Amino acid sequence: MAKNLVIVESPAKAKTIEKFLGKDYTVKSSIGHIRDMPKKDMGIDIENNFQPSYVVSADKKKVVADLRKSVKTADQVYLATDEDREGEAIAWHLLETLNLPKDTPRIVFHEITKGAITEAITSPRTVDYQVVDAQQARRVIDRLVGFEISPVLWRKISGARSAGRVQSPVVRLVVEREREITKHTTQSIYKVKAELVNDNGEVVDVKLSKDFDSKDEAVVFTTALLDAKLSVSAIEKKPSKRSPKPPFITSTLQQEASQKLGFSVKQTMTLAQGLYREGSITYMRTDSFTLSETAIEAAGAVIEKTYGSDYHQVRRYKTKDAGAQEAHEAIRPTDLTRPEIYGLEDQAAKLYALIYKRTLASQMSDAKLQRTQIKTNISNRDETFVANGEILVFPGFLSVYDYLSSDDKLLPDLSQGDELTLVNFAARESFSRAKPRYTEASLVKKIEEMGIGRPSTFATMVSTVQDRNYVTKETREGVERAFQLIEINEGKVEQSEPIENAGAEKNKLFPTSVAYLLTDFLVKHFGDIVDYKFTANLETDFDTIANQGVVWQSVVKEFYGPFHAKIEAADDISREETHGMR
DNA sequence: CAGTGAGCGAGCTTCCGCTTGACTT
Repeated sequence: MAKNLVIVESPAKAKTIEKFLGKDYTVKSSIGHIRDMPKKDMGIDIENNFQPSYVVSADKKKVVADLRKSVKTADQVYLATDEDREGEAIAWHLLETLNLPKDTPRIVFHEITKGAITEAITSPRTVDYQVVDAQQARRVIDRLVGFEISPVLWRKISGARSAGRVQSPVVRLVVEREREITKHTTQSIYKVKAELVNDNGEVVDVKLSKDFDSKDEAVVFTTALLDAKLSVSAIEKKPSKRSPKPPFITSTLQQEASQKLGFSVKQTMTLAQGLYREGSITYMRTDSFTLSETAIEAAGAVIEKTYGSDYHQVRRYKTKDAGAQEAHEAIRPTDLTRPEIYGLEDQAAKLYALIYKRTLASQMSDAKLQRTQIKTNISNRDETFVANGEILVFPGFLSVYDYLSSDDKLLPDLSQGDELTLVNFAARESFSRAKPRYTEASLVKKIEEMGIGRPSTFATMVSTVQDRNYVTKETREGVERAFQLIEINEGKVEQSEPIENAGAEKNKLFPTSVAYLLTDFLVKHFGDIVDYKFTANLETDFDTIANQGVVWQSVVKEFYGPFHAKIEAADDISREETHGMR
């Protein structure tokens, strides 16, 4: 019978670890957090030094009951929740709820490999109360912000139901982007492209070194070109290289799956969850670029065997993000000898293949390129025609990832002084574009850069702001727009005004009218909460709790004083005022 | 006389982060 009980967060993880540990160990999971403050009330005794009250969540009653049973029959319990702020807190909640002794061993590992787990068992520590306290400060502040501002909104802004440390800056981003787009005035310039040909009939695509501001200038140039002699004035060749990107983390997986496969953020996470559960990939909610050494070796072996050692380069990626907590590995296949999964739902198979390729590519050598630039002199003008070519000399990682053969722009072998003839010419009006609207994936990227939100919440966050009716995802058809076109046909300058479709949007995020009102209200009365640096500043405070033993209540108190004063002040604002704002 | 509608009052909403399925749109 098993004497040792190990408790982790994820059931899928529990299964894998149980295999590694053998018969003497039972591995159970908490399925995330087991306790929280009550759903309905504030659950914080503000007068009494912000004492939070915790209750076992309704959907975890069974889990806790089951764990209690297992604890009874075990000789030794190990708390093996993730090594990050939330994981430490879960370990503490387990300790309290299951009445475990304070010195219950706490073990941690950052990868699910046999080596990492057996190593962890031999070097236990105890629960780190400073880290737990940092989590409590985080939790209490989030509750205070959400539960004090939201009721103010119910009274002041019809349609506004909620505000929070994360969701409100997210809404603000979408609103501000839309305002920029509204303010944008399109300006037009004239871009010149041409096809030149040498004596052998080889064609070179060129563009002009300068754009024109007006149609008149473009016409003057085009007319001059009719009598011009074109000759190669300079050829410049230089080697360049491209390096692979690091393996996937949650946000980059969401990005690439959105761009390359057209998946929504939620869709990606659901598919990844399936792959994780069946053991095909590592954990999908992570902010770490790290690959385990066993994975690095396995990838290397596959690369050497399939492509040869020239294609292999061991790389270890480090995060630049100060807020990353790195409790897990990067997202990778668990078996690197398996490039594809057959008999699987189509979309999951595509996502797996993407993850496989990205992982393998991250351990491959640079692609080597030869860039060539050819400048062509125009006898009666100062501008020059420029042709850029790029030849793939050695594919390296591009053999498996990101390779588009159309990228290879081959230029004919020309020499300085070669005469060229114009065969095709177009100067077309092109319009300046406003910044693009966010997609779900680009919004996630943006908030991650700002250090707001965590990998486990990226997907729910983009759906929360839509559920609250602050943001809508829309596909809009463009409108017809005329543009000026100048061409050369049979030795004559010809002008026309064709129509193009402009401003079409697919699955882009738009703010609702409530979002404008809400954002303006929050910026005016709770500027620090919707400040994009709010979370980052809090993180520094949480670090002082975790690392320097600062009392968590002092951090909460310092925040709450000025914050609550603003709540009181906001209550005096008349509803008319909030409706006059726009 | 029956059906309509204005007006009033009561009850409800809410945060972020960690995990999965179950269960509706």
